[in-house]
Amino acid sequence: MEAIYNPQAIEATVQKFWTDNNTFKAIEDDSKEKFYCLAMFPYPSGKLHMGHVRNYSLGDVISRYQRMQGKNVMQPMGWDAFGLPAENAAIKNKSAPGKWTYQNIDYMRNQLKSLGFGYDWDRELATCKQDYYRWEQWFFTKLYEKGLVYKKNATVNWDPVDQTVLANEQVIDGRGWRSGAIVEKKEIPQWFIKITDYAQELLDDLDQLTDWPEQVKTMQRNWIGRSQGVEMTFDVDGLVAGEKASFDIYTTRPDTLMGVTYVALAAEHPLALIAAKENAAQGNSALADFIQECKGNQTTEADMAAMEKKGVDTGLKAIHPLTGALVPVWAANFVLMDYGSGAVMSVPGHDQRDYEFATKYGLEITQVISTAAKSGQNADDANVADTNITDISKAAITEKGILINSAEFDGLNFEQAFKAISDKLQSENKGKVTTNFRLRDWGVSRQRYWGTPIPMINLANGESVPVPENELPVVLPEDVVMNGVTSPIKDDPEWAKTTFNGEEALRETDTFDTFMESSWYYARYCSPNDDSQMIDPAKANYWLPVDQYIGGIEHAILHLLYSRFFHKLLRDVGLVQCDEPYKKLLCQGMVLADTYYREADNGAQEWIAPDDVTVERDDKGHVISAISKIDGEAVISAGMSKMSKSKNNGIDPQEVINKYGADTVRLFIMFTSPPEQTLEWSDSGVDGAHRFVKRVYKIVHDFVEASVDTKNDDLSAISDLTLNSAQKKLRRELHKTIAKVTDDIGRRNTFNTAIAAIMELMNHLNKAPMTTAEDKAVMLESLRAVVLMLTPITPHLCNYLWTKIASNSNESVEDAQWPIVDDSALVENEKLIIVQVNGKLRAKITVAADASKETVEEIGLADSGVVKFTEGKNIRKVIYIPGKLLNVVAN
RNA sequence: GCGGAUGUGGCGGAAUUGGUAGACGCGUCAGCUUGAGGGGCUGGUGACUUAGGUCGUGGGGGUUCAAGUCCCCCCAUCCGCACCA
Repeated sequence: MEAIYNPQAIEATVQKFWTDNNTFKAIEDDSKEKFYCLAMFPYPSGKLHMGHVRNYSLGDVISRYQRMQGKNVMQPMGWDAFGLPAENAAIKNKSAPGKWTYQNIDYMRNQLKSLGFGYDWDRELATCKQDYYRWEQWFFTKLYEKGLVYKKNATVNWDPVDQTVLANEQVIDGRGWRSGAIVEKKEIPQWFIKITDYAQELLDDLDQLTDWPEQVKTMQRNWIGRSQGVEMTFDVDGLVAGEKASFDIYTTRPDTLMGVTYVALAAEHPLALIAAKENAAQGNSALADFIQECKGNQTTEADMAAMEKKGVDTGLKAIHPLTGALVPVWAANFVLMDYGSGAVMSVPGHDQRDYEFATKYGLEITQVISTAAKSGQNADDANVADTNITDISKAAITEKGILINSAEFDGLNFEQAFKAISDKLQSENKGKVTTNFRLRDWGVSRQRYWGTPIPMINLANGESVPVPENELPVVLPEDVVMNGVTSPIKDDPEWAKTTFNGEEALRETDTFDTFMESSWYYARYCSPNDDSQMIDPAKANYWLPVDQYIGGIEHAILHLLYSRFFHKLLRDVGLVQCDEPYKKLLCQGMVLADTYYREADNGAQEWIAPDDVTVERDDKGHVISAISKIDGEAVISAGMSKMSKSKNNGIDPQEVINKYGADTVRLFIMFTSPPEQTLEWSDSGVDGAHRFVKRVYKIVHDFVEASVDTKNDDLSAISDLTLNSAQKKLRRELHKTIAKVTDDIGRRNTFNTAIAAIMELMNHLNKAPMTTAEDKAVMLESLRAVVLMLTPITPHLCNYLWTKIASNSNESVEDAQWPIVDDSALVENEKLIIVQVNGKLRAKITVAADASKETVEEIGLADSGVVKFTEGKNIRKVIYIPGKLLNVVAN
């Protein structure tokens, strides 16, 4: 055995061993418990970043651990290969998106292999290949047949200069990223899948997901946003364009209906458009101008919330459904045509946004709810006669309370008023109680090239029909030239030409949202090469659900919700049986690194890569300054932030692997933070991880070189009778460590504390004597356990070391059994008791493990450190937590 | 704005069920070691201190024999918000 640890040599040899032996090939086997471990597949952006390394290290550690628990593990890998960056890269490099994508996949596959991840590469898939997306097209046509697909107009970002649709991320400060033109909203026909049909089930089934983080379930519940409310109709007074008109609104607060002082329509609402025309004909263009202005507003919810709330009176009056009073109808920029009915009732007394709007435009504010029962009981119980009118001169009262100024409804609380008012609306045929979801149907159309072609045909008569099954797949041409503006399949007049029932027709040239591909890849991995069906139900039902899914928290809502939805769709056509795709979920945190910058002459920040900076410290380790390695000049430290191109603080995993080996990188990543938290990159931390790996190598090396019989399977030297107390203590440390590491990895997923426990054990082992046969036997038992416990984390090193110390030289460490705790080694005959006086630590005493409360109390109270604080005081109470703590209360 | 998180030494973090705050690692200090490759080993290292102790887990209040942990209020930072993936 070489004296010096050489990770490059070991890792190459071990990786070849895995490949030659098909170590990670997964085959269905009913005799074994299956374990399907999946980490979210990467977008092939060029090379792996640290976030990938973290994600896949977590998955690999869990997979290898479960395998050592005797399970039949499947860990697949593939590529989320469609998407916008490929188009941008192709334009920049004058290449084609497909070519760029395949090159990236080849490079990144090698990187994954060099990190030693135990994937079954026979299951690799790429979503941009037609043998994958053909099934997505097929499935979409099935959904169409089931009535779960429909077409409607929806808003997109329109770049009027480039004449193209932009993604939200391509809109910067309201302008197109390439053209710089002010982006407009535009309505175009798009395909939708009815996820709202499954809203209730998606909500209810969250309760099944007991192994999901509570925060993710909460986010999904809020996103689905089920509410109980009332839908009602407002008639418009008089005639609009010569006809009677009305509009619907939905509210969760029908109790405030009597406080409606105006209503607000979306600027694009048909009634607003008509009113604008009529106003303009009378020489008033304010509304038309406003509608035009709103076209320039952003469509994202965050932008909507942040922007100034504006509106214009349409001149129309709506009839209050209960009082018959006329209320003004406004057009407002915060009401969106795409949400609900595009109209809302406004109660400025009890909604803060309405309040601000009414104050700004001088609209009436009426108070109809009182919460003034503060000095005593709950407002719900208050008698109206007792309530003071609460003050709405500064802000709306948004809490629920007792109705006032509401005629016959005065004095009712929220529930009573909800029922009374909705009953009345219903009896007059003006409204009804409904359940509403915030969740909207899934718009899957994208006006981009690098995606799955939507398998629909647009007929001359304006109808659309699915592409017949025998004509699938609709293949995306890959040999294309990007012009930077329009999708090649939209540019090419020939591509779309087809026939349907002998008539000329045009294919849909939009492509799917890439969330479509990532919604079912987990199921395709079960039969990735099946060319006769989307999913082989027998295989899928063996492997599914995914036992452990791992990915970034940024996917907590959209990807995970779409994917859960897709699974239910797959179930409902009989391809899978279970209700949910992912049994257990782990959301890992981001990877951060130091950032440094310098102010350029023009005031801009010039970001310096952390690799190019040296940090100076004082005697106590405080950071004093940072200087550039390149020119020796000072740079400004800007703390930690997510590794990104814009901050120039990315650390290339490949460089670190080349320098220290994959095992060190994996150990550092698993040790530095618990998985859900952010991970702060630190070069000296990597050094520390490397030192530990070397120490593990060295201790095994020294043991082997000491000519000990390392193949000895007879550990009979280890028994309570033959071991001295130091040896017993070391064995106790060993078996306590095994118990902790097993729990930390298997149950808690706190790999950092598992590694810390192994480090602690190593610190003991490095000091242990190695003279007697018993010393050596305890050492051999310990080293075997250390190697086994580190195998999931540093698999190359451990594979190699296991060949040196395993009792069975034919067994590779991947198939070795996880170490088992010897309970007899854990027995302690003494216990350390913490003694407190008034909750403060005053003494530590050691007592027999079976000592009674009286004995412990006697010893504790007699301790000089305790007496010092009890002298001259009365002992009021003594609390004893067996085997742990004694607290004396004295004053 | 709405929704979800996070906050503990110089730094990353630990404390799993309300019971010794700071495990483990980094950094740093001292000592030892001619020391083969981003060295090795041993020990110290929260702050203050009259050397008895006192204080200390973002800030303020509370519950308890006992609070990093539970409750209320506040502050700061981060993530998501439906066309980035």
